[in-house]
Amino acid sequence: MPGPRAPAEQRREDILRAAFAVAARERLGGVSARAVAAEAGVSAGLVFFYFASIDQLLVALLDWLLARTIAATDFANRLADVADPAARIMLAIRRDVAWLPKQRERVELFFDYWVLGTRHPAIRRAIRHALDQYRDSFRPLAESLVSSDAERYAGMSAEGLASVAASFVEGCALQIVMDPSQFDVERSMATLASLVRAPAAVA
Amino acid sequence: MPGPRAPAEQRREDILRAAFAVAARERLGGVSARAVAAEAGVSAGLVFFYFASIDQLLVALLDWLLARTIAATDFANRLADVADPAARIMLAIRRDVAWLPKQRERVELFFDYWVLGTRHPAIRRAIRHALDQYRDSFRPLAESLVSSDAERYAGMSAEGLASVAASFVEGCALQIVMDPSQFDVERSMATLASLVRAPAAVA
DNA sequence: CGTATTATTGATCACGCGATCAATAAGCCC
DNA sequence: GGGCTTATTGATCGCGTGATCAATAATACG
Repeated sequence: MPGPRAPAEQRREDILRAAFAVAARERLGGVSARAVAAEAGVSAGLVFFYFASIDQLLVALLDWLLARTIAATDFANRLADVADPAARIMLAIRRDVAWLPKQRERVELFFDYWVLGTRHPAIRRAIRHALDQYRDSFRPLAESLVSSDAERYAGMSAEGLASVAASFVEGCALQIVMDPSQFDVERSMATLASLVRAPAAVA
Repeated sequence: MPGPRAPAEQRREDILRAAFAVAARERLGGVSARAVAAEAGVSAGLVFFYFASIDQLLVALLDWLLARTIAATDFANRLADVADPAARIMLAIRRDVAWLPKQRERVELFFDYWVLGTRHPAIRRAIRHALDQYRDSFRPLAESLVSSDAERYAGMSAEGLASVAASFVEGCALQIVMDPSQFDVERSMATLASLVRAPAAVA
């Protein structure tokens, strides 16, 4: 006794949205075929009509998420308007760190996926690619900084700097998800600015 | 038809060791009562004789792990022999980051627990406490650095510096666990040293 | 030596999971 | 309108899980 049909290509999106709703509420562990189906208001069987397996659903959801978070940020031409290379990279870091608390839900999910990825090659690939992409988004900034003052930044490679910047932001993400009350964006950024003696990039 | 008995207080430790072996091999998701029992060479029922539930087994395993990793490092008097405050904190960071790749197995498990903690209050408390403890292990170093040159480090608090140091190390942990081949300890440390213009602390 | 205690077993229960599939209603084309 | 395709349903299977428990062997004790 089938129910009403949805407009073409709508159901797949419906199911993904439902999967996200469930994941946002109960984390990845709560994403089961039945839970997603209930959330979407469809039968459990339909989930397997659109996705070959739950694993593939999860991969599709990850892509769905990435397309709406990482890719949503315009990494290519980030902050092209700020002249000073040091200020530019500091501003990029500040922007990302300040963004984290607002997206805590998604950051949490991202970590869930990362754990899941240790058992699921396809997910591991997707996560690695996203992290690599994120690290590499700092490379243009890092390169212009290193080349702006070769003497000051002797012994520092653009790759290394990009990696360090990514490490810092990802470490902040960890602290924020774990215990938001203990993390102060402004304090961390002020400390970082003082550390590297860069012009303190203000909001 | 019971089997041979173990010497007093031995079984509990046996089961914890078996749980660690399973977790090291299959991650936290693979830690089931049956898997642990098989690894320990005992029956499934015995696990519930020593641990009221699997959750409590996991909490006990986390304590077991923490007692053998974080607590094993002597945070209190770390690097007291190095005179210069900047070199001292750099050396502390280097030591921790260099330690990560060797303990990848445990670091991975720690992240598993961290994710699990978002759903399990007791585990969350334990993890938070461990992370707070880790961050605070930098405080004495941070304080002596800040007070060593008030002018140079103006606007920087010891709390902020400790938090930034912890963020950096934890971010490195994330990159190492995710993709060890992409992470170069020496490169990151050299970059960090160049960034803060501290004396490059060598091994 | 016999008896009470306790550690250990393995069968068993209920549950939720992923996945399959025949039945069936909705939409489409002629 | 009739028939063909396809989206949708819900019952169902097998599996692994956490947990329970009566039965039982090992030990300690009087």
